[in-house]
Amino acid sequence: MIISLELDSETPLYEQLRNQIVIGIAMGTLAEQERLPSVRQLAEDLGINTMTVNKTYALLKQEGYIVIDRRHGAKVAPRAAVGQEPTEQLTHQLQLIIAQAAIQGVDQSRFQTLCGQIFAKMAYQT
Amino acid sequence: MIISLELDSETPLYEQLRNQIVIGIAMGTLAEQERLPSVRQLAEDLGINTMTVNKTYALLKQEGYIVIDRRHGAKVAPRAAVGQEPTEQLTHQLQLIIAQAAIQGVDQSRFQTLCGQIFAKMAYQT
Amino acid sequence: MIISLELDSETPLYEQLRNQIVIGIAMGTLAEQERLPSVRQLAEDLGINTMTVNKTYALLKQEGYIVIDRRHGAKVAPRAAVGQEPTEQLTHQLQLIIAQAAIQGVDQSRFQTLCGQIFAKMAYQT
Amino acid sequence: MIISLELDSETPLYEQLRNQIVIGIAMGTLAEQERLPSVRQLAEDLGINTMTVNKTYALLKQEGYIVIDRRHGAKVAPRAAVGQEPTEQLTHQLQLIIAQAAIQGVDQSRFQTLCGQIFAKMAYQT
DNA sequence: GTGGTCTAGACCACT
DNA sequence: GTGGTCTAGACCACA
Repeated sequence: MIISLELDSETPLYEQLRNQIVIGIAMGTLAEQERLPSVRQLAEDLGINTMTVNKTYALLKQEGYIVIDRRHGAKVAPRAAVGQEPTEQLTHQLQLIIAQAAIQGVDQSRFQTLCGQIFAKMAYQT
Repeated sequence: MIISLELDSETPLYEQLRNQIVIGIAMGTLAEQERLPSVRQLAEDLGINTMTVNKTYALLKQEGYIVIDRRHGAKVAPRAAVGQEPTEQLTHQLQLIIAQAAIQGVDQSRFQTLCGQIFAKMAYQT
Repeated sequence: MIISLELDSETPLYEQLRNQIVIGIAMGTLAEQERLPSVRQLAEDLGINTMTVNKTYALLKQEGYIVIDRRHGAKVAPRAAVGQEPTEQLTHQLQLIIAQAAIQGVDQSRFQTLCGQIFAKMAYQT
Repeated sequence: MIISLELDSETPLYEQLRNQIVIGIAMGTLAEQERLPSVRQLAEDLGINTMTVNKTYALLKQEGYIVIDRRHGAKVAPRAAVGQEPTEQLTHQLQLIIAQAAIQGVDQSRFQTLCGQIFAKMAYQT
């Protein structure tokens, strides 16, 4: 799995990393139950500090995306049941994106198509 | 237009403010060409520092959502032509949201429905 | 408020600190809405690193005991409504303590009295 | 006696194991003087390392919950005389739990009732 | 001024 | 080997 960080971005490194791992999980690049690289390993590969990776893992764990097994390190969490209702937070985020899209002149059908294309790349989808 | 800020949120005040204004524009609560309150006025109404509002307006201007006229203050920018292609940035943001939704078990049809409902509230949509 | 840390304890510093602050809140030593010392200040007073205090505050915030206001630092969170049901986690912890007490030969009435005495010191209780 | 370990928990395995055995003793699932399974046996049953079980037994012995006889393995220690005073450590733990309960809005009578319910399940109680 | 982030390097607990 | 904790010291974003 390829991870690229922008060191001069506004988004903190640990958050960029978190986002890329979340996408990786959803796209199946990181399979369910698969082991993530060790904190040290990943830190070295990316050329960043172990603490930063540590924070990322702690965050992902807290959000339920991964589980940390004392014996074997971090693994992708088992997937949730399908058919869940969208979170309120997710709805808010989506509303903001759609607002931006609408103002920028992207019409609804184009937007829905885009959603479809992105969903098609997700392995988590049934 | 009602703006509510969470002082104890992770998102900076200026960004919360920016988001709410963007949504306000998209939903038509702030009409095209309509004048925004003055920096001082808005800061006082919200009980925050003028610097914060200033930063918000500067950001909105830079993003093209408003235009700032020295004589008449800030106005909502004229709307873009419809039929535009989604920005790369927007696509990235959407991808992250969809990834999260997929992992949380929200299926595509539910997601698309939600998009439709949100779009329906946008006045900018043709 | 007096905080004492055991540097050679098994419990991590940030957790000891968290516990003492929680007790401080419950006992009213830290009043509702009261400001906590700044991260730097507290770190200096206790002779520990700012990161450690930072982690404590982040934890307390995540657990809902404090709120962090970007403008004025950390404050004690407004108190919850009374009459809540005990958490499952709390029940588990209590079960373990009672098990230990029972084995050590503390009988129920003595234990209940002790609870009463501790509750009497809590300002949060109505 | 059923023991279930959470591999992805924050609490170390040896501590989870210790806790469950303590509760087992208090509830009478493990009777006074009863033999505990051998280290090797228990480790195999639970699918964990023998070192972990070893550590648990050493801890339980040091705390006085079990006695280890070279010939007969580990046994539940004879019960203490009733009417003992609560340990200082136990009082501290209880104080922390009550503090949390109070902040979360659990009132004293509810808490005392809960204690009663838990005590009712303990066989050690007179 | 505040909290948030990051680094480099160290030590410890757990299995 | 793993993740977790801590330090000392630095810089940045926010208000």
